[in-house]
Amino acid sequence: MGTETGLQDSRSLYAAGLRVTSQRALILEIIRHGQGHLDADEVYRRAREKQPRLSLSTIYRTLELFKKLGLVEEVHFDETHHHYEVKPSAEHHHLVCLSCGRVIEFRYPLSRYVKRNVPEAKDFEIVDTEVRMTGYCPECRQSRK
Amino acid sequence: MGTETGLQDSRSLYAAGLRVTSQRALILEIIRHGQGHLDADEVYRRAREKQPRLSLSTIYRTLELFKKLGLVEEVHFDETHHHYEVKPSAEHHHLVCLSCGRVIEFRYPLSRYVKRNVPEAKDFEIVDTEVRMTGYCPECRQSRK
DNA sequence: CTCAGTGCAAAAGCTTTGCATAATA
DNA sequence: TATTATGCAAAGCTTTTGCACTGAG
Repeated sequence: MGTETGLQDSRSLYAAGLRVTSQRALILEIIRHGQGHLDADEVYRRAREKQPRLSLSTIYRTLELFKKLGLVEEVHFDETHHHYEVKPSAEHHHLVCLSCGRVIEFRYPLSRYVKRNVPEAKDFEIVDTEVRMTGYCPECRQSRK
Repeated sequence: MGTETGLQDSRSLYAAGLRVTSQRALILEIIRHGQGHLDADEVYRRAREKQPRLSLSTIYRTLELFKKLGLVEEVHFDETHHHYEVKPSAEHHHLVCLSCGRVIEFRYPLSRYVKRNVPEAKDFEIVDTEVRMTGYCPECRQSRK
């Protein structure tokens, strides 16, 4: 769980010819360990604990880069921020609780299902699927009664 | 397709005790006729054609109000803007073409399907579902070959 | 040594808010 | 007439950009 994980990550990633910098390694490490869904500012705050001089613009530029490389995925939870997570191999989606804000992930090949069952999607080449269901998680349903 | 539609809309809607103003009627009319998916600025531009003095803040405040009333729904197509559409009775979702930007709607009770088939969703009370699949529409797939 | 990447500060969106004025009920 | 809603302008946030400096390769 140390810093070396970041280094290892970067080693595998930057074969592309891009430079390995401590900032990039750190940012990727943070997203990896970040238990899911961090927005840019949260990544920034965590990153500064280790590298106080690191700037927000670097966060944004790096996130953008990671997206292009397909390493990280942008998710739209609420209306205002973007959230980022490491790109998962299996398709998965999110249930967001309106009461406690908790985010529950579930794996499911919904795009395949849609492509099979929805006429409009038959001839559509699906590249990416984002499903976000909002409502109330079991715990909060309980306390709402 | 005239302005009277807006008036009619508002009549049914504002039983709640809110005031009927020409701005609200117009904005709702625009979203209704707006063939789907307008962002705040687009609503603004169209609204000004009829009421040049209407302001952007009114747009935002009204959109917010309509959301609260459940009249209009906010959809997240791209990373930066919010889009709005009149709340549809039947659940429906979107396919967004990365090439031409076209938005294809399809009706499908995906939330029901998910609730039935995804264990994590079993005890989750789903209030709202937003599915956004990006990729390439049939036309653009053709021209990409 | 070179060029990609970074930090800093400033700019650029989009959205929200405060306050005086206008309009609805 | 009593409020609610609007317009305008200013502020607030998140995100992007320019430029000189730093550091990886």
